[in-house]
Amino acid sequence: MAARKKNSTYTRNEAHIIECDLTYAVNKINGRWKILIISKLESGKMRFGEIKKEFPYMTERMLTLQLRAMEQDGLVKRMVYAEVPPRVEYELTEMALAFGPIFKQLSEWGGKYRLP
Amino acid sequence: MAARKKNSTYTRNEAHIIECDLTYAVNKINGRWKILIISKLESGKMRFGEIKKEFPYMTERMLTLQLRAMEQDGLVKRMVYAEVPPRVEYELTEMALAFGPIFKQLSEWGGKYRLP
DNA sequence: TGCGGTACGAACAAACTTGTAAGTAATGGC
DNA sequence: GCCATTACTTACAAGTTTGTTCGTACCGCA
Repeated sequence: MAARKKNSTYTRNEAHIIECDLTYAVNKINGRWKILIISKLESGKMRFGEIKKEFPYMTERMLTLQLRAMEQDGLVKRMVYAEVPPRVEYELTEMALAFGPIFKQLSEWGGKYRLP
Repeated sequence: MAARKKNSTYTRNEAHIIECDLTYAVNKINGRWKILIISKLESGKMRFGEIKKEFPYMTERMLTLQLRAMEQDGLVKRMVYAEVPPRVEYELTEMALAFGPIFKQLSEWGGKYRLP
């Protein structure tokens, strides 16, 4: 998400991991924020600023980076309107929407097994 | 998984994230290897060395760290037998087994949406 | 006495992710 | 002309995760 990988074992291991369907999927939504962003966008398209307001503790930079990575990965569609001040809207793709039921189950897991 | 958290925003944000059931769950299985370890252990208890053989590209150190963290998190039971040479077996807890169906769905997601 | 087997532990280093702080562009309103 | 607004960008600096290498303990066996 920063300057992109280099060489050596770290990257080689990542390659192994991406060969597995399971870890491939998880790899798409790794990082601290992507999952949260997806769950916010599940209810429909949102502007950059709207998403930002949902996460007061996330920096703008992080949001930008995550959204860019998600766009690259085909998880969100980015729509730029030629207005001033600028307006940009983000919307989940089908691929990202397909995570919906999975996230629901993960949420249930969390509710059930979280410690007091 | 290394020296444990410090202070400041990074940690503070993690706290926010753990408040959410969804990200709490994901946080339990983050990192590069935990998910793979869980899926291997789904078929029953294994010795340290057996698990190791399943992942020729993972270092012993990583395996140790992950298993330790998972034990702390209540995902695996660790059983040490007082023998020489030592024998240690790992087994999933109910909590970890509950990830089974979720992993299956994630796997299906990966199979369906992975790029050529 | 030296060696092999198992499951680690410790010190150090490289790579990646996340956060901080500031600045940019264009335009309409004052 | 000057300012506010929005969605970023850039340079830099923390902080965390992963990987490398070596070393330990214990017992039986040659």
